[in-house]
Amino acid sequence: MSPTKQKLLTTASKTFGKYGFYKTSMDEIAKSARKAKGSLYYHFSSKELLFREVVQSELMFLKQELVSIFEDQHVDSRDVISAYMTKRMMIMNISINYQETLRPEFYEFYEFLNDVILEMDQWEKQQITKILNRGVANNELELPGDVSVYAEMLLIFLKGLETPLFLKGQYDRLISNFDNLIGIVIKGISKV
Amino acid sequence: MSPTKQKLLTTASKTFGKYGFYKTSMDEIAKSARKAKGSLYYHFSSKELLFREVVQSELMFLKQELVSIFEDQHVDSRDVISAYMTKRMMIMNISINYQETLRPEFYEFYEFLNDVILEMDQWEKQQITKILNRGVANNELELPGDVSVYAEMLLIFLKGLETPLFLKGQYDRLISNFDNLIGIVIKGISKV
DNA sequence: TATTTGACTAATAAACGAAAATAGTCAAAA
DNA sequence: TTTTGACTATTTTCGTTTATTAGTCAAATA
Repeated sequence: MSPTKQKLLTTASKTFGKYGFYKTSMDEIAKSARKAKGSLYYHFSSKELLFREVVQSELMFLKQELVSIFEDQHVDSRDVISAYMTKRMMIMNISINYQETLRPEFYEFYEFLNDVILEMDQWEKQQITKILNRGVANNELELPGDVSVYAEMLLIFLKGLETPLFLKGQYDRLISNFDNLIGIVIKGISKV
Repeated sequence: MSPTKQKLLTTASKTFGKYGFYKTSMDEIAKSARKAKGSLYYHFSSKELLFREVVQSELMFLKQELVSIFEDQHVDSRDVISAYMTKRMMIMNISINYQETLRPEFYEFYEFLNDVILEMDQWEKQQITKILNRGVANNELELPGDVSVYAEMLLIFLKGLETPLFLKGQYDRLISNFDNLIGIVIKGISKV
């Protein structure tokens, strides 16, 4: 990625993060990055696409961090799940542009970001399913029925926490008990 | 409650349930109930208050059903939690006016229904906390740290399921695995 | 050739008033 | 005390204008 494009992307990320999607204009981003608006449009074909790339870059960072957790084939599946839950919360807490997509005002043009988030969801679900299956195969875990449904439910739970934690300011209060909660989940899925 | 008031309330419930809050007019409700609009306003001081009572009646029904689960002091705490989760899902699935409040369009005037839903949340959290504490005291459950936080997390999880299940039509697909999921939760919180 | 520029145009949002729809009132009647 | 429906008050909708912002492009630059 060219230095100009990089500059524009990080400036966009900062500005969107500060004022939100609607209250940030393309002029403002270009001006902040000390570039002409034409350059902005040369690299990013629309405001929506630009925001999409901003959110996507946050999700790609999360993905990258998670890959290093999921990829190690020799770690106990329970430790992987545990590390996954912790890391996901930490990264999401600093992904302010992703957090913006959680706001109700956003649901209208959700359609547009839909596939980016859906793709991440599917990837996560797939990774969790894989690790759960490995855990079952290794006799570490015990999961009656369809394993992928548990993966889905875990994701629903983690995503359900996003609004209270990141939008309703409960992060500091609840995160302190998160380790205990993870302990319960692990115990719940462990083979007796 | 007078027959007229009762009639108006059930008609309102049906009409709101069919067309939603915004697309239902007070004239329509009065007409459907074969009453004058004045009567409607004699019993319910505003449209918002009326809808509030409709939602409240659904929540009161849920509460009533849950009371009979929570109140029995001699049942194993794990069975209570299990029955609670199942019953809550079942009742919520038929509480169509409550489901309307889950829609993003609703967040604006959420403030108005806020206290009704908040009160129910607090009641549920309180009941769960109570039963969890009893379970710990009876050596049925093992919960490190603040017990009330687990109650809160369980509620967040159940409420997190509401949107995918009731608004995104995943109810039929996911509900079939709900028993297994409950099993995991119970195992996770059980004393070893 | 690939990239950058800023004046330019097109599209969208905000502001406003008029008309229509709907919320809410009240004196009279039951 | 409760019910009624004609009535008023408010809110929403629609069309129009204005302002803002998204998006384009020919020329310049590297």
